[in-house]
Amino acid sequence: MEEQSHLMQTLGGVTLAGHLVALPVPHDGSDARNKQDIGDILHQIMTITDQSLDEAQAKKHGLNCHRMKPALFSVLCEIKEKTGLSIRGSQDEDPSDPQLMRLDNMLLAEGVSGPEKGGGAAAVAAATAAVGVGADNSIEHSDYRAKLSQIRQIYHTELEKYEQACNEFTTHVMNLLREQSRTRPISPKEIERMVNIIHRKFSSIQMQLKQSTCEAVMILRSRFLDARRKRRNFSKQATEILNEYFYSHLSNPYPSEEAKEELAKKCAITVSQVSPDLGRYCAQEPSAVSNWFGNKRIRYKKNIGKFQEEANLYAAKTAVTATQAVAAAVQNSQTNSPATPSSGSSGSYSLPGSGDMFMSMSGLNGSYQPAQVPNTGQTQGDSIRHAIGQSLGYSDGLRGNSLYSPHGLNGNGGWHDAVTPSSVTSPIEGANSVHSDTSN
DNA sequence: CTTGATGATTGTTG
DNA sequence: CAACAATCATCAAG
Repeated sequence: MEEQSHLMQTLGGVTLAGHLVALPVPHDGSDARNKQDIGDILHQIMTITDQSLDEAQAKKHGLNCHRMKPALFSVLCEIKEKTGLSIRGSQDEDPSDPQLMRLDNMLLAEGVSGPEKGGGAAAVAAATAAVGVGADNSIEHSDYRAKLSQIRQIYHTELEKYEQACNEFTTHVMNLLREQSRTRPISPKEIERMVNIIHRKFSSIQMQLKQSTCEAVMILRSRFLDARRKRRNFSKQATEILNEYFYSHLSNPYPSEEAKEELAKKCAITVSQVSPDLGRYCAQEPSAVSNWFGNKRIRYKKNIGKFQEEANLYAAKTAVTATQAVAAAVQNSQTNSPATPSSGSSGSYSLPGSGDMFMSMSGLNGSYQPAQVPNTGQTQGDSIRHAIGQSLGYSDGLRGNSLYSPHGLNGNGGWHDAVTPSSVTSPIEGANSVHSDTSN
């Protein structure tokens, strides 16, 4: 092991007898006898390396048994402490570096280093279970889970191995130092420091292990469930929730960050439906909710007709579920609303979204309809509405309904900035009755 | 396999 | 930087 030699070098450097010059006398043994004694001992120590092995051995033994030995030892230790080692005290504190923290976080999030049992399944399950859908990805992810738990296992065995090696090495070094402390000035404090150094070394190895584990996980992830290309459809509930929001905010379908988060939570899409935890260190995950709304807006705009049915559906849904009381009130106030042809099975609603819907249509000036309505040449509002209405199976009678404050889609294909996003809190924003009879 | 739907990505724009 | 627009790649139904 490379560490070992390094450590030994350190040890050697620290403890070489070079430091042992000019010794103050321990206690007040002021008599010449003592001074002479100590001087003698020191001399012996200093010259011990010049002697032959046998000779030195014998001398060493003699010194060890010397009555002044304990005192000398502690003094030497003290001196060493003050000279060579004092430098090092400052740069000692481990920086508890953020890199390691990051790795730890990731491993924890990934379920690699986290609570035992279940392997990666724990993490993935946690990620997907909350979804409430879970079912669809279970198969998809089983392979991933297997691999992940494999990684996890390797990680743990390696970790254990390193720990064991670290302990072994530590005790070994400690024994060695203790042994040597009989002949060299090595204080317990020094030994402790040595142990710390060893631990630092090993923890850096551990970090490497963590790093490579992280890399492995990342690779695995990118291979198996990177949703970048292998897209998964959202669950039914998810799209439902998103659609509900979209159509009930049709005049301004731009959810705020909070709203997006809320939606994401509700839909359990989270960030890019991969895994909620991943978002944190996988910096470049745009919100899937944002994607969805982006797609939705553009596609809705491109072909409103196609979404009409859907719009009615969701508008109705929100109306029914959320605002029955208000709806009733509104309905009362509009009992004489222009009767539309067949009252569909669901009857007539006061539709929060539908208001927008028709406003949108009323705001059209031709940029939307080419896709769906074979334009007869007329491009002005009424005729377009007519055309759209026809294409949707709406009678002309609806035109009357569509004459509301024109916000929503503007003529250029963008949504007006909803100055009063009244729809954000209360979906009810217009009193109009719409029939969801889309029989066509 | 074809086709429409759909989530994600990329490049552009204000 | 967010929104848009175009496009890609995959899904899922037929």
